[in-house]
Parts: sequence; structure tokens; C-alpha cells
Amino acid sequence: MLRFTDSLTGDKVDFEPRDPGKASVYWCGPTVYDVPHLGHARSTLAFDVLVRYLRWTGLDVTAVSNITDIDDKIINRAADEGSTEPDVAQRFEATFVEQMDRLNVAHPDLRPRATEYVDRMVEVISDLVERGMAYTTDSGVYFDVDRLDEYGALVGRSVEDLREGAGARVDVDEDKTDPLDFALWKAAKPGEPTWDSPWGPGRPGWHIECVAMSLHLLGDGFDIHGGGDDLVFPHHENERAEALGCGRAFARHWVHNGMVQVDGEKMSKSLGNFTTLAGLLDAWDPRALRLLVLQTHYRRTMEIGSTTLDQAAAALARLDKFADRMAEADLPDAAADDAVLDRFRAAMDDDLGTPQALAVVFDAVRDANRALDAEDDDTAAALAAAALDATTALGLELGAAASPDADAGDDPEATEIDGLVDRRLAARAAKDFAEADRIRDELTARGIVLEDGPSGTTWRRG
RNA sequence: GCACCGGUGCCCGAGCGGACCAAGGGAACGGCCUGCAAAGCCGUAAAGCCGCGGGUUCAAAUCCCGCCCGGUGCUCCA
Repeated sequence: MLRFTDSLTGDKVDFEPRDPGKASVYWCGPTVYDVPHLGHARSTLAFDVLVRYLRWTGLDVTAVSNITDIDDKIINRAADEGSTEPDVAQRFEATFVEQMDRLNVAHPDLRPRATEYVDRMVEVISDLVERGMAYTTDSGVYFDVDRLDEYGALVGRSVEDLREGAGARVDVDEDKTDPLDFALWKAAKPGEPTWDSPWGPGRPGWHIECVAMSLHLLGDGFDIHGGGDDLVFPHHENERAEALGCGRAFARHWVHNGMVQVDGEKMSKSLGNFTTLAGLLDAWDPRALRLLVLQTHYRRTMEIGSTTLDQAAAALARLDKFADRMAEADLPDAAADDAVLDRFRAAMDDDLGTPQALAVVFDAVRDANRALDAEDDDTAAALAAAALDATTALGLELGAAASPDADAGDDPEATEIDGLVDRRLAARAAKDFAEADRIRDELTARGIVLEDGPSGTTWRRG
């Protein structure tokens, strides 16, 4: 039985789906006003693994993640570059999807856009107004926090507490009767995209979209709502307020992932293009980032840097070699080792303990290698099957074929290097090791690493 | 300022009151392999006690209190 930490209570709770055998999951996607950063990657990876694992255990999962395609930042961006909001949104949504694809993130079943949900948002806001949970001013419609006893439950703070800190970082809109109240509908401002509403032209507030989408697509009382830690307040607190304010059951469980820290200075020094996810993905195998993310528990703050990425890449290389070795060993068909799978499942069931789950995988890898060394093919096959099944559940494809280097295409330099490698092979065959080593040294100086194997010599850029 | 989360070996990072343990990964070292390497495989050692100081307990890295340091939040940031 899967258990995970519910942000609402802070306790580990058993996951009991609303509908037996199924799971409904919603997590907040990006606001598409710029290229994705490392935080997007971590968060998206966290929920990708959650969804994959739920499916692996046999649940029928419906996964929904939104795209916020209208918001202040998008408007500002469009103004800055002299384009339009839809243009900005479409461009960066495409970039987001493309980069998540590189990370082998499974597409959510549904990826609704805010601009497609304005009508439903208006319905929810109308409901709130009718129930007296919201009020109207010249600048828009606001949720009245005082009307909801439970407000603050998700952050674990009282309304008085919150009120004290309100405005500490951002100026408070003077139209609101309470600094904690938040916008459901923003009245039109000149030059901004607008939609019609019972309160005049304008655009929706931020939180309302997730409520309208999740309740519409997944139904009241859906199972899991997730997002980054930084969204707990105010975003998720306010979403919850909106749904409860309508008298509707909202998410049964809340799951939040921790933040990413980057040693920016060190990073830019070693690799100038590292500040964006794209830069990272160009410099490292995307699977190394996934592995690195999995090696840290999803709730913890984690450090991503060139050192930790290199370390993850080295571990990944070992897993690739393992997968290749087992594939080439011509092992008998074997069912995955149950003991390994049980340990894997136990680790994952305990709040998605991917670090321990990977420890299980690495243990199995070592044991399988040892079994193969001892020519115990049956044991090796069972262990390898379990290890590979587990990594698949985590979204990690293994083996040289899975590496982005596998299809590097034609490289003008490659032909020349191949020629040098051939000459070295000839020299070795003639026992002219001095010449062979000279060629190798020359290639080494150029950053080329040679690997002599039973089936010939391969090279790679080190 | 207030709130929440965290501070574990050379590095990343598990552990959340006890005897299967201070996991696992990277690096290091040794062996096998190799003409020699590289890669790979196997093995070894490494935290004298898990930020600091108190306390609770038969028993604490794990609970409580104080302090120091880092992160996040306090209206639109995953």
C-alpha cells in the first residue's frame, strides 16, 4: 500500500483512491512566459515518477497538468518583444513540451490551457459570488477570506498569522477589504487581453484556473493535487478556498516537491550555458538529470550542479554498461526476481522513496554481475530482469542504445578518428606498441578516450 | 520580522527511538582483465558518533529546548 506525506496534515497517509483501481492526479504546470528552468524539470520529473509508479502498481491513472497561458508575465513579455500573448504562450509551451520530452516525461493525459477554461472559471466565480463568498470592486472580484473558517489550513497558519505577514513582500491592493483577500477576476486594463464576464471585461485571477480545470476534468474529491513547494501559499491555499467556498470537495491529498538549489557562480564559471534547462540537457545526458533527481527524496531541497551531474552521469554509465552486458550475455528467459521487486515496491510505497528504490536497483545490479561472473545465468537473468523492470518504472531507459550519443549522426571529425584508430589497431597487431601508444596519446590529447574490447576498439569524447 | 523545511563520510544523499547494520551513488585504494592503459567486474577502507550546547529515555542521527548556518513562503514563482 502506497503511503505518502500529505501536505495538508504533514503526516504520511495511506493512499486510498476515490475510485478503487483508479487514481486521479492533477499538478500545476508552468506559466509559459519563458524557457523552462531546473525547477520545472525537478517538479515535472517528480510527478512523472508518481504517475509512472501508480501505473506500475496497476492503477488506472488519469493525469492532468495545466498550462497557464495568460498572466502578467506573459503580458509583459509580449509587450517587451512586441509580439502577442498567444504567440508568447504558444512558443514557450512548445519549448516546455519539447524539453520534457527530452527528459522522457510521459505526457499527461490532459493538458488544459487557461484561456480555454475562462467560461468555466466564470461559472465558478459566479457560484462564489452567489454564495456570498466573494465581493466586487472597481478593480475586480475578490474572494472574502473571512467567510471560510478553514482558510490557512494548508499552510498550517491562522488567518491572524497570515494577516500579520500580508504585504511583507508585495504591495497590497487598496481595493480589497482585507489584505488576504485575493482576486478571482481582474477588471480589464488598457492594452490587455480580456474576456467578457458578468462583472465586465477582464481576465481571471491565477488560482481559479486550476480549480475549474481539476474539478471539471477529474471531478469533485479527486485524489492528488501537486506542485512545487513554493505553490503551497498562496496558490494552493487559495485554490482550496475557492473550491471549498463553492461547497465542493477538492483534492483528497496534497503532494509538494522541494526546491532546487544551484550554485550559480560555480555553474556559470564552468559552463556558461547552464542557467537554463536546455543548457543542462545539451551538456549532460537527460537521463543523468533524472537519475540525480531520483537519488534525492522528492520533498527535499536538492542541489544540482556540474559536480553532482557528473556523479550521476558516472552512475548512469555503469547502469548502461550493465544493461548491455546482460543483453549480450544471451541469458535464459527468467521472471524478475521477486525479492528485489518486493524491496523496490516497499521503498516506493513509503512516500515514493526513490533513493532507497535506487539502492535496491544498484544492489541487484551488483548481485547480477556477480552471478554472471560465477556463470549462474539463471540468477543473473532474474536479477537483471528485476533491476530493469524497476528502472523502467522510474522512467529510466538503460543501455547504450538509450543514450543520446547513440545516434550522433555523421561527424566530419569522426572519420579521421576512425582512421587513426585503425592505424593503431594495425600497429598493435604488428606488436609495435610504441606507435600504438603514440596514436592513443595523440587522441587522448584531443579529448578522445579509447576503449579496447573483445569486438574491437571504440572511442568516445571524454 | 514571522512561519515552515533542512544541516549525516572527500562529494551527492538515505535513515525519522534500539539489535540486518550509519543504505545507495560518485571519488579513492587493491585485485581480475589488458602488451600497457581505458572501460568493465569484484573487493576494501572511509563518518570515533550524524551543525553546536543542553535535556528526555534502559536506549537518539532519529524526540524536546536554545543557539548558529542554509533554503522556501508571507498574492501570481515548480
